[in-house]
Amino acid sequence: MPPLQSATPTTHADEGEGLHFCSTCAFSSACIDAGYDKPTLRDLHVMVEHVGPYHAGEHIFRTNDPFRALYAVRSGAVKTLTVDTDGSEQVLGFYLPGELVGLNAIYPKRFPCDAVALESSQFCRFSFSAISALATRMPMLQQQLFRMLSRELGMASRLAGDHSADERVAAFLTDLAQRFAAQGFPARYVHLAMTRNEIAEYLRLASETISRILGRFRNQGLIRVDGRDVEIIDSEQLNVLAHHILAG
Amino acid sequence: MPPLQSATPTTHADEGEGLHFCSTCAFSSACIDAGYDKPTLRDLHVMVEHVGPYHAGEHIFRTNDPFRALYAVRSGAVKTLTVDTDGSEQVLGFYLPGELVGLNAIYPKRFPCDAVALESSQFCRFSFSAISALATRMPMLQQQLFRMLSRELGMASRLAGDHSADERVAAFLTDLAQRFAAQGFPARYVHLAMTRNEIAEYLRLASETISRILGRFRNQGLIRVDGRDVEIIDSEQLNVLAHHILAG
DNA sequence: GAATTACCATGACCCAGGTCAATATTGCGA
DNA sequence: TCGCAATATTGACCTGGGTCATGGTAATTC
Repeated sequence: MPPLQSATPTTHADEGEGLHFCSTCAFSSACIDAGYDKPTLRDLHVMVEHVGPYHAGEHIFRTNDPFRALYAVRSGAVKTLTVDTDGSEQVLGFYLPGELVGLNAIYPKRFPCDAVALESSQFCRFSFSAISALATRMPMLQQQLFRMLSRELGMASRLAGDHSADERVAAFLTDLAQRFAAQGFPARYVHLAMTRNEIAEYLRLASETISRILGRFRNQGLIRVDGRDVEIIDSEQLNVLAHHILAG
Repeated sequence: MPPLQSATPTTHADEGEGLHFCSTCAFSSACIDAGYDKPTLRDLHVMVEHVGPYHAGEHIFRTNDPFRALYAVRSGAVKTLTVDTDGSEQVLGFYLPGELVGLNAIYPKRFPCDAVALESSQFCRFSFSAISALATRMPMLQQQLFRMLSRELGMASRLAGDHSADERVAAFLTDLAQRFAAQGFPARYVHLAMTRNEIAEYLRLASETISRILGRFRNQGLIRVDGRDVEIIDSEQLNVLAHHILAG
């Protein structure tokens, strides 16, 4: 088998002077071209605090930490997870560059989960009180926050549905491919920053099931697999499988 | 067995003149006593449109309807649900008086689910563009919207966890009891506005499983069941079972 | 109040996916 | 380069909960 092209996202912030934001910033699309005046944009810009790098396995925050800020991924990848009383872990989500971590902490005012870097990662840290104060002056920013919350809600509901293991894995790959594509990577190549076990904890399956299904998808010619690099061969068929779960 | 006391919530709006809101309104707690001046409160008040009654089985909105407004339940009960391609239904949530329906529609700009009245129900309808515009002038209102979105996100994540059928049913009863209690009803009595089948579609179980587990809980002395009226006998034990799922 | 229909309960059986176990394989540190 | 530890794969077997079937009960309708 020929080696697969790696598709690890290593996108970084545009750190030029002036008012350039991270090219992948969760807020940039909504705000930059919304026609805000310079001073307002500057307010948003100066509130950003760049933090990291956090290395693989390091915590960005922990369950019950007081919620003060949202984290936008600049580079790397993160998982959020809860540990229930019997010690089993549930992965709530994986976050790629440009995505926003911590939205589920607004209500309880404390983080209801841990966030752990899957690989060396950097973040933009937004004080929540500052950004929500600013949002009262920037309706587009408020809208963007509402949208991101609502979008994450939709994702969680879809994940909660009862779907077969095949559907779950297909939807997982398809979703990741789309998110890579949103970063400008070819949607054909997906790099898994997480272990099979973490995928399993996310999809509520056993890690053995992940292995078996990836193996079967490979045998069926839907994908090619080389460790954590996946090449999508038959996205058509994968989409059919995933169809039940992904946004309609 | 003695008849169980019914606990159907029939709470209604306080419709007095002046600036009285529905006593159970999703916004009242955050806004009324936040010290806003009369004119601002009036803005919130006049934007409310009372709609209904919708009778059992009637749709409040349907999948793909353009999203224009949020609905706060004034009386009755609602379910939201999706139907996937093979015709099977997934219940996303049940909503009681004081709760807000439609938050998951903000991002896609269309409702991603149907909303159906479980019993005769009335609503306060809030134009979303109006309420988000107002939220820029009322930070407490903005916060309240953020909180409700974040809270619903947390609920969805918890429901998505992989838990045994016993845990799910115990958590379901406990959660409902708490929400009844929040309306001023005794937490001991829970009225199920929905069928066993709808509970099953919500908890991703088969309706037979719901019947069996309610039966077993009854035999174990945890609850008493009379049709759709449930009396919680051993909330302690039920909480232990539910513990994994409910908010920590 | 009889008939129809929806809903509910419970038993018998089955299967998707979990668990346990035995190897591969990969990555990493010295 | 070796060795250890973490991952991944694959097989054998088991079980929680699904499915199907049957009968009971409550609510509507005529």
